[in-house]
Order: sequence, then C-alpha cells, then structure tokens
Amino acid sequence: MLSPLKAYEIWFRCYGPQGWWPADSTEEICVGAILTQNTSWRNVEEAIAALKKRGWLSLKALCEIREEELCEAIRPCGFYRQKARYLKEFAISIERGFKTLDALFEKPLKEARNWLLNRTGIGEETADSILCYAGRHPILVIDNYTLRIGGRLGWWPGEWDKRQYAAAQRLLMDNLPKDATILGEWHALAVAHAKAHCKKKPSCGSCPLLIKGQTHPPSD
DNA sequence: ACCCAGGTGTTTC
DNA sequence: GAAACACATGGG
Repeated sequence: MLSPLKAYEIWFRCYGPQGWWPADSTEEICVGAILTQNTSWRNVEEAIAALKKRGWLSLKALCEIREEELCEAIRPCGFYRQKARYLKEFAISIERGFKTLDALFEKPLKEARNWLLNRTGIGEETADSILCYAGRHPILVIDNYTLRIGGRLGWWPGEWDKRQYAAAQRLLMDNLPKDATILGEWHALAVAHAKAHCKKKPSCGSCPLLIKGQTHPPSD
C-alpha cells in the first residue's frame, strides 16, 4: 500500500510545488477560503479581483460596506448572497473578538479551530484552510478530492465522505510531518493529482502512482 | 443538456 | 444520525 508520505514525494516530483495559497495577505486567504466553497478557483479570482479593485479586501472594509454592495462584487463566484453574509459575519466577529487575524492565530490550534467552526459559513474544511495557509498551523485540509484519492488508494475502505472528516484527517496526519508547509503542500498536490488523474469517473491511465508499480485501485 | 467546481446550513425523516 | 435539498455562477 502506498503511504501518504510516499504519495507526496511522487506528486511533488510529478507536479512540482503548487504555491498555495495564492494571495497577497492573510485576510485575502480567509476571503478566498470562503469564496471557493464548492466553486472553481477561476471564478473566485474574478470575485477577489473585484474586491481588490474596490479596496474591500480587508476586515475593516468588509465590516463597513453594505451586504448588497458585497453581493455585487462577488457575484461571479456563485452562492454570492450567503457568501456575502458569511464574509460579513467573519469580519465583524474577528474585529469584535480579536481585533486582528494574528491574534486569532496566536491562540492554540484547537481553540482557534473551535472558534472558527462557530462562525456561520465556516465548516471544517474552510476552518482548516484558514488555519493552515493563513495561520501557518500544522493541520491538514480534507476535501472531497482527498477523500476520493484515499478510497481509491485503499487508505480507507471504499469512498468516505465529509462525515469521516476527522477520521481521514487523523489517519493522514499520523503518517505525515506536523509541519504547516508540508501539510499545505500535501493538500495542494492532492488537488492537482485528483484534477489530473483521479476524477469522479475513474480513468487511471498514465497515473503516476500506478506507473510507480503500486497496486490500485482496491475496487479492481 | 447535462456534469463539475479547492462546501455549508437547514430541513426532514 | 443520515439523507435530501438550497444556495448560483461559469466552464467543459
């Protein structure tokens, strides 16, 4: 069975460093993490560009602007009404509870994570993205790509979904270095690999994990 | 005319 | 708890 760390090494050689999270500030990472929920990154880029153009890419601005104006700007990324609401709540509650993002990130990981999970619109994946990529905390983001890959490689029996988030996260992190840079790169590479070779409809030809002579998938 | 995308919350059994 | 549904734009 291919270990998660071995997969990382192969992915890294094959796809190279992914440069996640692409952003000019930690605030931009948090905004992007919310905007990209079930949405292609391409659409998110448009929304972020619109925010940047208006000078709204800061907690302070997000607190002050009207929600209707925010909707207009982020429309291209879809689900824009609820995402505008999520962004407002996030910005306002950070401002009230911590004043700055750094103050949140200085809290212990578990405490910061629980606080994030209590914001409407921030679930486990979004919380972990914020903590890992913006807060530089050593935690692994689990997304549907990773759950699919893990099922196909036999890391867990069959196709797990988000209900097994904690179990998948523990299993993988137990087999990876507790390092924010490595864990962030692992997740980015998993996404790159899934897009290239692990789609919903299985088509494993030329998959680098197969070329390396590993047995996979277990469903065969 | 479908299916997919760097999910989350609510409702309903 | 677990399904089923709502949320919405844009590309293949």
